[in-house]
This record gives sequence, C-alpha cells and structure tokens, in this order.
Amino acid sequence: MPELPEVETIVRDLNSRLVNKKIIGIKSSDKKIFQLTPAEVKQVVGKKIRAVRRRAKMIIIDLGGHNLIIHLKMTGQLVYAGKGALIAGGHPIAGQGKKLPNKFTRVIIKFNDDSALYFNDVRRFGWVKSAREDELRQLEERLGLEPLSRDFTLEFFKKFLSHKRKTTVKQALLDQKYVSGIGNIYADESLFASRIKPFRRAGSLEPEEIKKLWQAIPKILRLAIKRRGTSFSDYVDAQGQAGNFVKYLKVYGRAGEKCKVCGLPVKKIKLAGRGTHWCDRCQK
DNA sequence: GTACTTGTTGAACG
DNA sequence: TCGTTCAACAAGTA
Repeated sequence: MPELPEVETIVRDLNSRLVNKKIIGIKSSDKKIFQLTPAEVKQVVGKKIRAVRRRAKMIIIDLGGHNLIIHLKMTGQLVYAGKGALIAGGHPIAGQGKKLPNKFTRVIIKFNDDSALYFNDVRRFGWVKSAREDELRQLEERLGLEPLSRDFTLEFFKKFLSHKRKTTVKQALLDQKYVSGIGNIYADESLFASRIKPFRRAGSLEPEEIKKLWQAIPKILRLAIKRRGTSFSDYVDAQGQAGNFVKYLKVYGRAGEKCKVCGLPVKKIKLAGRGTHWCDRCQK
C-alpha cells in the first residue's frame, strides 16, 4: 500500500523524468477513477509538465496554472515507460509482469516523446482529477499539516493531541485533519519507536512520551523515504532499485513473530477498524 | 465460500 | 459546534 514515503519516492522519480515533457493525450475508460470532464481534458492536453510534487498522499503534476492530481489510495500503481526506462511505484500487482497496459490499467497519459505514464489500480479506490490553481489551493487548505514540514513543531503536536485527549493515540495519528500523511504502517512503527502502546488515550501521554512520538514520526518517515518505501512493485528502475523498508519494519505485519528488540511475540488487534501491531513488553 | 486487507470521507451520534 | 465512532467503498489474495 502506498503511503507517504512511497508516494514521495514515486514523486521524486517522476519529477526527474517528466519535467518539460508535453502531454499529447489522456485515455481512460473508467469514469470512477478518471474524473476529468471533456473540457478539462482539453485544457490538459498540449500542456508541458513543470514539476511533480506531493501533498499528503496526493501526487500533483503541475502544468502551470493547471494541475493533474493523482491519489493511489490502497492499490494504485504508477508506471512510467520510456526509452530504456521503466520505473514504477505503488502497490505491486501479482501476475501481470511488465505487460503494459494490463487489465488493471485505468488511465494512460501519453507524452510527446513516445513515453507514457500508466495508472494501474486493482481495486479502483484511487482517482485522477484536475484542478486549477485556486481549486488546488482550496483542496490543500482542508488538509492537515505535513509531518515533514517545519511547521510540524512540538508545540503544534502537543496542541493537536490535546484536541484528541479521549481518543486512542493511534486513531489520533491517523486523523488526516490535523496531520496528513501518516498511514497505518507508519502509525504502528512510530508508536513502537516511541515505546507507546497504540490503544493508550492521547490524554494519558506524559510530556516526554509526546516528545518521543513527535520525534519518531518524521524520523521513521525519512528513513522509509531513504529506503524508497515499504511496498514497491516488482518493477525496478534503470539502476535496479526497489523499495526495501519492509526489512526495517519492527512491528507492522509481524504479528506472532518475535519482537526485534525483546523477543516477545508481536501482538495484533483491530483498532479503529485497522490492524494494529505492538510489542507488549517494549511499549508502555 | 469466507475472512481479511486499508485511505478517506461523510453520516450519525451524544 | 465539537468530539467521536463507524460504515462504506472495492476486489484480489490467502
């Protein structure tokens, strides 16, 4: 599942490849995923890509005054196929190999040099839309703070937790209205790193625990970005790189396996409808 | 056949 | 109004 570090990785790869390319066509047969009106398609075709950036888990393709916005949700995958380059990121799709397009391809964006960007999504949770500059600004205003930005201060984090005193700390971390971009994997990992049990009430955290958690979140996200994300597909780029943060996960997806620190089996329950992993000995 | 998986939103509740 | 909980979406994989 693409989370913030995966999206960041994709964005960096795409930014290095797509800048200055001109969009010559967009195709899709899936109206749920592809949300551009015919008029918007006309506005986008012929435009040159200025930059590719990330906001929360959205991928924003800046066309200068106009933007294409892509959200991969759980199972989305982006593959760029150009001359001698095949780069991809997001959810791996089993059995489809490197065939493009495949049966899960929902949107194809073609560029002036014969290369193309494929949006594949097994479960059709993701979407592609377009927004003018002012529409994008509106969209961004509704989102919480970026956990990797300078604004994510200890003061802000304390205030945020004080709003959520009665909620479990894990649920608080997943609430996108305050901090955007922390997903299930990184919520569990941040709580392990700061030695806090996920089902503690946010209001019960000691000041040092709040500080530890505040430090752990960007630290883990940055490390995951360095490792090119947790979930990368079997596609690799020209350098043969693939995401390998999965090796560094301490609790997520390791239910019943030994805690890497103390050896006790990692526990798992369902909290806020999400699989939640923790070590009963290491986390207080 | 069935349980399981999750990002995001919006509805419903007190 | 605010905080909080929870269902819904979707469909492949185990």
